Amino acid sequence: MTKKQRYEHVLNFFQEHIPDAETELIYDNPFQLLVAVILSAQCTDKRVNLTTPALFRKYPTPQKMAAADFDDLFPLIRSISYPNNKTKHLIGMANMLLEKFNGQVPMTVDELVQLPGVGRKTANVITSVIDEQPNMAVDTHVFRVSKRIGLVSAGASTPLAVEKELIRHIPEHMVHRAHHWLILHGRYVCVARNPKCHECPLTQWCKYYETFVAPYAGQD
DNA sequence: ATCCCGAGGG
DNA sequence: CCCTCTGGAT
Repeated sequence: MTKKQRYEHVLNFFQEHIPDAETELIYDNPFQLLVAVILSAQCTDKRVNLTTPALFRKYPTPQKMAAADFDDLFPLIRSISYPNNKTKHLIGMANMLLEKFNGQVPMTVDELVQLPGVGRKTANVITSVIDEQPNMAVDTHVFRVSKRIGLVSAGASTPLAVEKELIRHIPEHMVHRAHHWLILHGRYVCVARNPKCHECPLTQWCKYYETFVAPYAGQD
């Protein structure tokens, strides 16, 4: 099967079977989304949404957050993973917004990744969600699923390499939805350990299934 | 026990 | 490339 056919089958399947409503981060401006995405590393969106209302109430703007005291901000995000790092990142990020970006959230990946706590994945989320740029944020799910089902070559060993391959093959207007579908599929079916291949309708096009599951079918 | 839509530093 | 950070849900 050609790579082109593989993409057609997979994207078509996602379009028909995966709903695109799910728990998502709550925000009402770019600054709030940036904060929420920084907080979301290794943490569920649900828990982030539980902490952000109080955080945004106390630090509604980059100006307020830049002036925040570590010991005042920390308790507000104490229940999230890596509260120490994230407190430093938020205050540092807000300061750089003021110093380098005129108090505005920049809207290019190259500028965003300069901010403390903002890596390529976060920058791609911000630019694709806020500005509808056709960027693909490669998190752990997208990385794993893309490789398993053969959307990218097995040799793509970094998130950046996977990102570039996906972008090359997915039509621009589908990038955002494809991102969401890959995440949902990875979260509920194509999970990291013991993927639920028995309930996956993609097995007939899946490299992982072909190599690691099908040859052992019937054995136990 | 193992996993969550990672980033920074060595 | 590796390691560390680090809480909550299941």
